Amino acid sequence: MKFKLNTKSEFARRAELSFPRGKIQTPAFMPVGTNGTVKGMTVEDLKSTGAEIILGNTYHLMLRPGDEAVKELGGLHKFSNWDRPILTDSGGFQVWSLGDLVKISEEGVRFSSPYDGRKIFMTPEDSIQIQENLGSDIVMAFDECTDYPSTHEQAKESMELSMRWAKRCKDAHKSSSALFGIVQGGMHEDLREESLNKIKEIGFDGVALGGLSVGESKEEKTKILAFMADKLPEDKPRYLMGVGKPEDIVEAVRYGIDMFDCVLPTRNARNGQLITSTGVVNIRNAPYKMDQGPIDENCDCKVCKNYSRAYLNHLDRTNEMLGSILSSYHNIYYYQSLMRGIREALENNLFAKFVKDFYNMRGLEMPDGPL
RNA sequence: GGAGAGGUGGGUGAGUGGUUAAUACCAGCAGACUGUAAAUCUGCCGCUUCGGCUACGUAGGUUCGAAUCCUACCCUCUCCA
Repeated sequence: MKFKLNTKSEFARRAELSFPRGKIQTPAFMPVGTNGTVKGMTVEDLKSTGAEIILGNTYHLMLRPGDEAVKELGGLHKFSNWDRPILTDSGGFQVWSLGDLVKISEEGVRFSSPYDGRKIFMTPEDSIQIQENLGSDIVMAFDECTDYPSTHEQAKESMELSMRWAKRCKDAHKSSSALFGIVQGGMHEDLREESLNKIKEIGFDGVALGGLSVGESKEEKTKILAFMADKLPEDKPRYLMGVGKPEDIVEAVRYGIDMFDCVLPTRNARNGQLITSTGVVNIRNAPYKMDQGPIDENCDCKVCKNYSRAYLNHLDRTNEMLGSILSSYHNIYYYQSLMRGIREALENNLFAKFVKDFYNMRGLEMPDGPL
């Protein structure tokens, strides 16, 4: 992977990542395709939104159909027909989200398959191997996503385990794919700094911030982003894992983040929430039943051009799958156009104006911070 | 005409003397969702000036107390002629 920094605002950056499978313009949003599919979207649709990279997940694909099976079928790209870069999450997040179903030890993680109950033990080395079997372009280190809230001591212990695992991931990683390390440390600045230094010392192709947007307040998250902003490596991509809402993304870009992923645009689409330039629209609500307007007046996606709010309201109420499909398309399209807007603004030295307009259109006050 | 079954809140449908303004599901009204155990989950869902009031086909009755028991009537469905 090659990293090329294009322009820069105070912290916000416009850059380009090059992979054998294609380029990624950053700041970038990566739709989440956990099971080898961005739910409700064909590869053709996905590409037409402008998505240049998507996620896949170690945990899910290892269980079904199995990473060996995917490998035998020609890798995740061929299997899913997505020929652009794929970032695979390591399964670290599942260690956290599956909670009591997972038992953690120094060596690795034990859990039972929810499908057939078989006991599985996964080490950091296994996670790397699985991601390579999938044919990942960006492999993520296997980490433990620190719980929120957590005491300094708990966060320290968790972070140190993640750092030992990070070293093992680095040692186990042999392929030409990119490998990203993940900074943990909870809401504790000293631990975040220590973790970042450790990740820098081990040496990764990119730096991810993990353990954010797990229940903390907006202020706490901003505090960590602000604290990290001038310490993150200049010459490597920075990835804020699992974030977020449009306003979270815009804010994080201000603090120098290059890459994002989040299930929100697709999950919320399936749950009837459409994301627009002026805020969210709960399309299943009564006022939209007879609303002939588009989802978003300012959107030029095919859904906004061809379908009314009334129709999407009807599809949602009747639980028709097309509702999920069209809503997902719009939401992903919105995220991609948001990122395009950010990139263009950075290129043209209009980032400060872009951010102001972004908050104005939503009727929100713009938070203080770098521009 | 005869025999049987049944009528419960917007719908379907539990409940067969008291803790029942009445289970559950659906519909309806809102809300949540951030490296996807999620096409999921949560709350509200008779009226009210918050003291109460009105409710289980209708009208009476029994009882301290009835959606639940009795009587009459009305209506619906099934089967037989």
